[in-house]
Amino acid sequence: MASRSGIKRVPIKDVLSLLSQRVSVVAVILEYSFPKTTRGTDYCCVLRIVDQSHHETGMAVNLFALTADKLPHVAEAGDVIHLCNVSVRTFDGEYNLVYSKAFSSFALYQGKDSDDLVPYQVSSKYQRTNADGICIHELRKWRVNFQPNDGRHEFRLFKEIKEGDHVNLACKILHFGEVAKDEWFIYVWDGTNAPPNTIRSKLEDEMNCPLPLQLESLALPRDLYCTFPTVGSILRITFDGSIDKSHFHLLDNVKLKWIKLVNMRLEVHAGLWRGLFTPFTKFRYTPAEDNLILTRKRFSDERISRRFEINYLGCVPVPSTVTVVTVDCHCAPHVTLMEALTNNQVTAKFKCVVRVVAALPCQPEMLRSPAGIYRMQLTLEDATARIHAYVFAKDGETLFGGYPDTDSLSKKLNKLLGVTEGGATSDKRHPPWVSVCLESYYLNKDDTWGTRHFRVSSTKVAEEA
DNA sequence: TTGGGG
Repeated sequence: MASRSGIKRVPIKDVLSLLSQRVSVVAVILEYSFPKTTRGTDYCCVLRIVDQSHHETGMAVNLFALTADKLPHVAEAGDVIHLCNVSVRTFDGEYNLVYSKAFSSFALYQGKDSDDLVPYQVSSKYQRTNADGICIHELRKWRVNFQPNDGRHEFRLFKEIKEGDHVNLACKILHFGEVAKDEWFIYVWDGTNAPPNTIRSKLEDEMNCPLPLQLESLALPRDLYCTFPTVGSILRITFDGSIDKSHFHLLDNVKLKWIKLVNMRLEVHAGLWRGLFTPFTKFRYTPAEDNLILTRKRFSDERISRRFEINYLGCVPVPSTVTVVTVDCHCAPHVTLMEALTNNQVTAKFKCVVRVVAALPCQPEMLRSPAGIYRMQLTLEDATARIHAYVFAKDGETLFGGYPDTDSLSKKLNKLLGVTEGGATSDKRHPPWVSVCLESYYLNKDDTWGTRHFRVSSTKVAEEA
């Protein structure tokens, strides 16, 4: 069907026989990326589109514009795009479409089936015929029953991730925002526990360069934290420098939704998992009734609702025999660190299974003050959070079995921290999962929540067998 | 021109 411009609107499959020609298409956006800078003069964003004629892998579309603002602001994957006067090219044996800022135009429409034909974004020069409108209606009707073919994609659970991976994730967007100046994070969750990491830092550096409690330079406010799930890992995703920030507000459209992200990079930073949104990362169309999403939702709902029934599906790992908690902690509830952090009582007592990832001080002869009183700071983590917890006086006596000699104290500390050789100078350790009794307290009764801290009590490092 | 897979 020729439009007023004389450019023919074609089904995507016909593009495969129109190399070097210009065409128009009406298509569903299967995947889209955020705008990124290019090695040329423009910004670029990449879409993958499908229609009734070509919906297995879809077709890539590269759009270029002088400013990121002129590129499509896709509200959600699955929306409809009308691309006019785009060029047909091939690369590596695959056909794709190229949008030129000089002569192409586009309009974006909601993907959901409705009579509304008001585009939510139009480029300059965009025109639509009645026949184009009918085509949009037909495409929306087709989309109602369209399930993208994910055959080529494996969507990894957080419990299956590995460092350095490029992965596809199917997860819930918990929150998005600029947590500090130029520090943008997406918080995602799928209900499973990400694997624990090797800690690659020197204990003796803990004073000057401590292991951080979170990737953000500022901790999130407590009221936001308290809205997060308390079982399963919350993965922080940050952005590669070449991603343009001007479209970030579009993430509000997927807040609290389960979505599919493809080609996310996974890194470990200070022993903490970090997702990196790279120029290759894309949002993928995720229908509400998507089978994978329904399965994941069911699993995570069940994990939360049956949390206190039993240690359901490994919410808490099996602890080693490195520590034992003493009888006065036996009645304390078994919780994750997120549950301890978000508990509505300022002062409370918990039993947790954690890893001791750092200690300050770490030299055995320094664990007590000149007056002989234990005082040290431990950094504890589980799959849900990392916190500081203090060991004071009598709690230190319990933990280390009184006042053992330096050699024996050093052995106990190394066991707790998973140091196998080199002591404080080793730059690699594998802390074991250990049971601890955790008590929360406050320093100032006028600001109980603001001065809330944790201490390790009623916990003992087991004697050598 | 740029990018396309990752």
